[in-house]
Amino acid sequence: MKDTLVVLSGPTGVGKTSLSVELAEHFGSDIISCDSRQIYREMVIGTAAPDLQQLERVRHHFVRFLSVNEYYSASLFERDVLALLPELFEKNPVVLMTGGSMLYTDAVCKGIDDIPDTDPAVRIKYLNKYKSEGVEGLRLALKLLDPVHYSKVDLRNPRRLMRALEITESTGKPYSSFLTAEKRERDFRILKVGITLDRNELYSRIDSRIDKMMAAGLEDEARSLVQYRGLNALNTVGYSEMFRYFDGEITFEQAVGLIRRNTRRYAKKQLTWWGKDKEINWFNAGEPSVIIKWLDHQVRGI
RNA sequence: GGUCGGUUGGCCGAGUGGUCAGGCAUCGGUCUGCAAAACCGGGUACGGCGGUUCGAAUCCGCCACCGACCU
Repeated sequence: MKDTLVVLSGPTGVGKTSLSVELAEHFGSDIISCDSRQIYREMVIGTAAPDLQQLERVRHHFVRFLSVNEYYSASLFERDVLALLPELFEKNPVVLMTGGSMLYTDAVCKGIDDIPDTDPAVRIKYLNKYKSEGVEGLRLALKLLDPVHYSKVDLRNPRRLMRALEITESTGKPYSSFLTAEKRERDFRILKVGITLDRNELYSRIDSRIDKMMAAGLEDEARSLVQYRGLNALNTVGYSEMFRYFDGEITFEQAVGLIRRNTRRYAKKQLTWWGKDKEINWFNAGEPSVIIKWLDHQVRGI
């Protein structure tokens, strides 16, 4: 039987975590968590990270293993997962990867182009340029430095412009020259499974999950992290709204309302992203037995 | 019974004769190293019926509903 990576995707709140524990136990697999925020050990409640019981039942990788002030990225995730997989496949021919970070999932499944590390000072330089000259300043700079990418990129998105500029300047070569969009071949089979729910049902699950987070003490967790609010890790649904509440900018109720809304938007964004992926086999989240049966058939031929 | 005010898209809210204000929600989309990020797009609605007008959400009349006040 060929080594198989089962990739479980689905919008936030759909029930991935508990389903993945069930699936992992069924296949005797570990779980590779594919979640750009659950990697931080200080962010537990707001990221709905697996609880201790779940962590005990199945070994999870890439959960709570970094501190919020540590840098991480989709590319590092690709590297780390590929390094770990041989070891996991040795124990078991089926490995489950699950999580909601789209770019991370794709990095593992398809690869991401090799782009040299950038000089942090350059990143700051362009951030300052953006602050002082706005998107227009970034546009002009990119037009000079990398006209090819200039013609393709979304010229209204500062994040993308800054990224291209920092690469171009750090490496001395245009950002566009690094982009091959080549799909990397993997030496294991990838089986993609998506789970979703009717939109209204999903939204009401999201609402009740947020109620649980609040009851579990999200406010206190956020308060304990307020010193890190400038870090990207904290630019996360659930935390940034709480920070605005702490500032007195909005009321507690407004903050909770915004968390609900932003979580819905995130779920929508995930569905849009995965909706384009024709390799995903979709299932209703409410029918785990159907999924297990299908996977058994695919993986073990039974 | 009377007087006055109001009735705008899912919600809030501006407009007051002639290129569908705007915000929120919602829906849809983009995406190659901070991605739970960043960005983009979509709504001819004006209580009802008549009238005036080339043209009415905007003016007039009647009706309905809501509110305040008066008898």
